[in-house]
Amino acid sequence: MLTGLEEKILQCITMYITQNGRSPTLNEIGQLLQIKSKGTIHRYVESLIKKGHLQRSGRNWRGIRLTGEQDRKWTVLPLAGRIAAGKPIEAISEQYEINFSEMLLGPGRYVLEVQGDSMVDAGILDGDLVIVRETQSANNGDIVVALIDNNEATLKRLRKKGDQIELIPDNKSMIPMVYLADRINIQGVVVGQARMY
Amino acid sequence: MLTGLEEKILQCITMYITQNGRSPTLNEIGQLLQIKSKGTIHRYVESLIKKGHLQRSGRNWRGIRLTGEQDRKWTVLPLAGRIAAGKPIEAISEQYEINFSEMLLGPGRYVLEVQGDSMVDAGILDGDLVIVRETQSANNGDIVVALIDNNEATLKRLRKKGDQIELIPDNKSMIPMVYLADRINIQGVVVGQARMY
DNA sequence: ATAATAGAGTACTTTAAGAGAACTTTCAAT
DNA sequence: ATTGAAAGTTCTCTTAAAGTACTCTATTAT
Repeated sequence: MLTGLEEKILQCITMYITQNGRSPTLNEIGQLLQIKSKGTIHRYVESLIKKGHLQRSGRNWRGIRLTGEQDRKWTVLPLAGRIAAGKPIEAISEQYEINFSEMLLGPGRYVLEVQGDSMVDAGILDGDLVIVRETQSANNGDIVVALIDNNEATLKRLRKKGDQIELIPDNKSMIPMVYLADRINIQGVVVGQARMY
Repeated sequence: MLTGLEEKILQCITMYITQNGRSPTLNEIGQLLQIKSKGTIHRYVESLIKKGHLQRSGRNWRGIRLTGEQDRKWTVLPLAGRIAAGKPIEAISEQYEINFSEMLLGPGRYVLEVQGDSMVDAGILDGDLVIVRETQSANNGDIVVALIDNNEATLKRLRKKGDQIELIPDNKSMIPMVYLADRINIQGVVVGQARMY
């Protein structure tokens, strides 16, 4: 059975870890809970560990761990349904989840911030983030990060034509460019796109 | 369990290798991270090797290798730089990172799959996912999930005009709709958008 | 009254992070 | 093959911050 403060501290730690991916320091917990003495915090964290609601990895800083499997779910959000104009939200019958980790993780993933409008018709706007998977090989129709003459980098849609490579902007007001294959170096393909408001 | 610096160094190395195809020297890592002492860098690289997050091929220069294992959850990805057509990737001098958990989590977040083209000019295409934060209050210009007459749901940009509410599609071929405020129920605001390829 | 809860505060120990010196090894240009 | 510069290695020293272990006090419920 937890006391009021223990409950608050446990919640605070859970929230902090969920949001920041690492545990808070005692002082940070204190700040969030308006408690000035880290000695007090320490006492209750110890108590929570004794009661089995928390764990500690060694004596490291930020070494508090949550017990159970409640962690590891941060990249998963519930898919509530589909929304279309003029209709109620079409609820998804089964419980369905979107796992962003598929897109986000894996070796060789990195993010580029897009400048310019060359891909607007593909819904990639100026300032958007694209998640790129590093690879040399790409298929027709992929959006790729291409290096031209080992000099210019650009984000375009790829089309191979024999020994030629066409880099196609998804923007009606721009024209595709055609290069000999050996001038083009594929650096990666776009596996995701994200925008934050 | 990685310390803050270990985390930073691991990401820095990952980013460098992804971009340059070879591992950085200790001094280069130091430059990127604003750390003057290569002895310090060395200590943490060794620690990362011991913890299994890095490998070293012999005693060569630039001999750091990434281990394939990736049980690490990356809600944080390195921001490698900005990409614009016709220029090299503009490297980011400081160590920037994109934290997707800001967008993804927090109380009352859920995902909707968008059907239809009513927001294409805002870069939200048919089939895209939008991350919605549940709230009753929204500001002018927000993209909101609105319930009309407790019946139809729709995704539109919001404009309040006295006791009227205007729901504006971001699509030139569609026209805004105006309602009395009491017919409209704001269910949430869009805080993020994502697409997977 | 007394035990449990909640908090302040002080003193001490440990860890993370960084600077830097001195040394060895690797690599590439002669 | 020699050699000098760059890279890596091994130390020590320092500081700031985090964690630990107490004591003392106040409030509240039994």
